[in-house]
Amino acid sequence: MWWHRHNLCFSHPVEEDYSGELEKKVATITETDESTESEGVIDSHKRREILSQRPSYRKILNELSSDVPGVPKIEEEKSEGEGTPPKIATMAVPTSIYQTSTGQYIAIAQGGTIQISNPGSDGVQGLQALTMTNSGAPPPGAAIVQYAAQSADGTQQFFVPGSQVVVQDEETELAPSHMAAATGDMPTYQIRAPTTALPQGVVMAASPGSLHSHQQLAEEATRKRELRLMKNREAAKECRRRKKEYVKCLESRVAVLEVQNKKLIEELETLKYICSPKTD
DNA sequence: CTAGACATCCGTCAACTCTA
DNA sequence: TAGAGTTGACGGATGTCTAG
Repeated sequence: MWWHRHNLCFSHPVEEDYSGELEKKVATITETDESTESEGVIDSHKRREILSQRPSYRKILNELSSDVPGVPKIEEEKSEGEGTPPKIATMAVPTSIYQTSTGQYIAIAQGGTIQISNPGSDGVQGLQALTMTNSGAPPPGAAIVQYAAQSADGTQQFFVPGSQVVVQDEETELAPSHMAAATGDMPTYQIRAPTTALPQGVVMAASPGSLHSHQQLAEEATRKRELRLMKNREAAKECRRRKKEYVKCLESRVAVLEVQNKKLIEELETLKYICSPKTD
C-alpha cells in the first residue's frame, strides 16, 4: 500500500483524496495518448466530465468497463455469502439471521419461514423450519409460531410451541462488533420462558384504540429511525467496497496506460531515428 | 513497556442524485 | 415530487509501528 506514506497530511487518504488523484492521473495519461491518436477526443471529454461530476462508483466503473475489455464490472450483489453463519443451510433464503443467547441461530426467510439451528448439531440436522401465523396459511405439518410484532415492553416476541419465547433485545447491543459483523449487525434475541400467562394459540395484537397513542408513535418513529440507520450502515459499507474496487480499477488503468505510453514514446523515438536524414 | 503518530475501519449525518 | 439510494465528511475505536 504505497500511497499511505504519500498522503500523511490527510486524515483519510484512501477514502477521500486518493481516488481523485488517480482520476487526474488517468486523465493525464489518456490525454497523452490522445495527442498521438486523434480519435476518441469526444469520448475522453465525456469521460472526464463524468469523472469530475463524480456520480456513483458503480456507474463510473461500469462505464469504464464497457470501454475497456478486461476491466471487471462492479457486481450488483455481494459475493461470497457475507454474514451468513456457517451452521445455517440454505433451505430458504433468509432475510434476517439472529443468534440467540443460547447460541442458537434463527433465520427468518421471506416466506415467513423461521429456521432454528442448534450450534451443536451440524448443518441441516440442527434446523427446524417454522412458519409465522401472520404470513399466510402454513403448509400441512408445519409448526405454528405465534408472532407478536410488539409486546408491552417494546420487544419483539416469537412464541414457539415448546412454550418458549424468542425475545428481541432492543436496548442492549450485547454482541461485540466482530459478532455483529458476523450476524449482519442484527439485534440480539433471547430464548426465554414466557413471562405472561398467554395460552398457546393466542396471537398477541395491539388493540386498535391504543395503536395511535403517543408511545406507539414514538416507537414507530424509533423503529423507522433504526431501519434507516441500518440501511445507511449497509449502504456505507457497500459504498466503501465499491470505492475500493473503483480505486483498484483506476490503479490498474494507470499501470496499463503508463506501459502503453512508454511503448508509444519508444516507437516515436525509433521512427524519428529511422526517418532522420543521415548526416555522415 | 509505553506514549504518540498514523492507518484503517466503521457508524452517522447531511447533501446530493436517481427513480417511480 | 417524495422517497430511496449514494457518497463526502466527520469523529470514534482499534491496530500497528516506532522512538524513548
